[in-house]
This record gives sequence, C-alpha cells and structure tokens, in this order.
Amino acid sequence: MPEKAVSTEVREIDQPAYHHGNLRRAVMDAALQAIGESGPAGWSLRELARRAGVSHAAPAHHFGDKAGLLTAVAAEGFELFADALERASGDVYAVGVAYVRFAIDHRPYFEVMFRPDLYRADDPAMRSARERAAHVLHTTAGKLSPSPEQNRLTTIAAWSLAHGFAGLWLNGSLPESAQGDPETIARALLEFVFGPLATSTSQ
Amino acid sequence: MPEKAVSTEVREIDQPAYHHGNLRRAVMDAALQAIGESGPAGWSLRELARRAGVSHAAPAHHFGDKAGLLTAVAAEGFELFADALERASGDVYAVGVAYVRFAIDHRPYFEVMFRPDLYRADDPAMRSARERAAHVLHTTAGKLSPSPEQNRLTTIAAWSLAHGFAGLWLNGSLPESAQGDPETIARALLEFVFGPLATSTSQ
DNA sequence: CTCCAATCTTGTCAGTGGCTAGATTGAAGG
DNA sequence: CCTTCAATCTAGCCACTGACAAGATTGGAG
Repeated sequence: MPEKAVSTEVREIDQPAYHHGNLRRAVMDAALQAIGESGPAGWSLRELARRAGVSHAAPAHHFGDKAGLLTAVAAEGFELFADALERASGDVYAVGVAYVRFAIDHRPYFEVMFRPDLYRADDPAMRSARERAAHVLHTTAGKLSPSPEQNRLTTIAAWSLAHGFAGLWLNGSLPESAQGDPETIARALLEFVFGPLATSTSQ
Repeated sequence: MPEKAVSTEVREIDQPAYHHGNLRRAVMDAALQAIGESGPAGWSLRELARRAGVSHAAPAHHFGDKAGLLTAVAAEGFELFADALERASGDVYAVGVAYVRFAIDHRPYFEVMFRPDLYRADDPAMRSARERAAHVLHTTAGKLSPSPEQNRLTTIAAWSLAHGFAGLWLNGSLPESAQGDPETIARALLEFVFGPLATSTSQ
C-alpha cells in the first residue's frame, strides 16, 4: 500500500493534511449536513473539523468563529433563496409556493437564515441577498391592488402566510390533517387568501 | 450587622444556602430573562445558577439538564398561551391578535415553544397545554365556513398568518413599513384575509 | 430524638470555543 | 535551483460548559 495519500482525496487518518484542497466548502457542507441532522446548535466546530479530517482549529481560519460559519451559511442561503424566488417572480402563487418549497428543500439554510441571533446580521453579502429576496416579495405581492397602503398589507400577508406555514410545517406543529404534501397545501392556502383578489375583479 | 441571612431573601454572597426557598422558580425566571436577553442558546446553566446565587449543580436537581429546563419553559409557555387564546376564543380576529400579542409580550416563552429540537417534545404537561391551545384555533377559525375541508384550510391559514407575522416581526425581518404597532398590523392583516368571510354580518 | 427524603454543594471529567504560536506547503521571483 | 512569502493548517493552551457522582445540610415526620 502506498505511503503517501493523494492530496485531493479525503483524508484517511492521522497525519496532517495542511492543504486540504477546498476546506472552506467541505466545512460548509459538513455544517449543512449537521444542521439537517440536529439543528443549528446540535454540533460543534470541532466535530465539523473531524468530519472534514482536519485539525480542530482549521475551520477558524476560514470562518473566524462559529458565528462566522453560520453567517456564511445564511449568506449562501439567501442567495439560493433569492434565486428561487426570482425564478417565480411575478406570480403571487408561484412565489409563495417557491418560498415554502425552499424552506423544505433547503431546510438547513432556512433554519439559520431567519434566526439573526445565530450569526452576524450586518454581513453585507448576506444583506444584499436578503434584500434581493425581499424585493421579489414586494414587487409581486405588492401589485395586486392599486392602493399603496393595500400593497404593504398584501405583501406582509403573503409573506407571513408562507413563512408561518413553512415554519409550522418544519417543526411539526401542524395537525395530522395538514401532514400531506406541503406544496399542495401551500398552493391551496394562497388561493384561499388571494383567490378573491386575483380571480374575480373584486378590489 | 446580623450574621444569619433570612432564608427567603436572595442570597447575599458566599456560604451555602441549601434551602433556597423556591429555587425552581428562581431558575426558571432567570432562564426567561436570559432568553430575552440573548436567545435560548446565549447562556449556560451555570450562569443561571450564579444569578440565583446557588452552586453550579443545583439547577440540575430540579430540571435534570438544560433540555429539562427548556421543557419546563415550553410547558409553562403553552399554558399561558392556551389561557390567552381561550380568553379570546370565538372571535377569529381576537384570537389572531392574541396569538401575536402573546408572542411579543412573552417573547422568551415563544422563542422556545415552537422549537421542539430544544426540549423534550414528548413531555405530557407540555403536550396537553399545546393541544388546549390548538383546540382554540380549530374551533374558532374552523367554523367560519360550512365545509369541513374549507375549515381545515381556514384554520391553517389563520394559524400560519399569525405565526408567520409574529416570527417575522420578532426577528426583525419585516421592512420598515411594518415596524409600527404589531397588534394594529396583525388586526389589519386578519381583516384583510378574513374580512370578506366574517364582516358581512360579522359574527 | 432519630431517621428520612428533599435540597443543595463540592469535586470531577470529557468536550467546547477561541486564542496564540508554529509548522507545512505551493507559488512567485531572483 | 534557491529563497522568500503568504496562505493554509497543526499544536497547545485556557476558561468555560454540561453532566455526573458523592457527600453535606436541612426541615419535618414518626
């Protein structure tokens, strides 16, 4: 068996790695997996380092500290989130469904993104991505009615509805009657709330 | 100055207390305050013990471990929550507003209650209180329309709306246009969504 | 007065976060 | 080829944490 390990492969055991190849991404991915398994608090930086096969202090070089890592997770999450919403931009139902779908398909991101106490909320990359997502919400939900005041309300209503349903679904708070396909239910909810506005002439 | 401290007073300094008087409640209150200051993860059991003036292992006697303490917080929170909702039972608007109001007035409880990964979700006291609260939601939102299927949707819609708005408001995600009095906005949201259904002859 | 159960303390252990200092590496430039 | 250099990672340390075990203290019941 060969003595030297190829540097691009995953660390086998023991001896120092020094140039991991792409430790930053490896730690991020390990973090996302760990969050998916036991939430944003159910793991330690050292555990991620072990998973990546590096020393306990290696992640600190890339992220500073745990808050820094979660900041990076939130920033990347909001980027993906904004992408998903933009792809549905224009249609309230599609945006709402995309919101819920993102929360469920990318649960680890979502569980961090809306918990600002976990990371550095002043991170510029994260802020710009978050604003990009918010912009989609405002422009698509905010043009359902002519009145600007109504628009603010419509936006907040759609946002709250999608956000609340996603959150309740994720933490298992909903009754068994709502345990079906979340995307279907989300669509039904949106149609229930915004149907009168968009289908008939109504207000 | 007297040598002996009165047992019912808060511990001054140093020497053992042994019978604190009501340590369980003191630790709970310290926990609620700490959660309010820095979230459910921004403190340690040992810190609570110091605040209460007892040794670092004293809280464990009453709560077992940190999850046990948070379980007690969630259980008490759901009791207060159910009480608040029951007080408004029957009126969708009142229940919705009570939901949001509770989240804001009792933020430390709320931040724990809907995060089952923080505590023991199989706790019977907590479960029964939670079901009591859920029952109010079902009975008041679920009788707005004749169809049972519509009722399920109505319930989930009202729940999601209130829950989502409360969550977004608490973590500061809402735009500046929604930074006003949350109770007023919540009422406006509920009227926007359920107005057409209930206002006709009110109820 | 004795015993007992509840309550709290002291002591201990592995694990954690964050820090500093040092080792290793690839690459750039003479 | 050799030196320098910055990026990357390791090694070691410290205060702190959660969890546990064993012992001390207390009020009250018998």
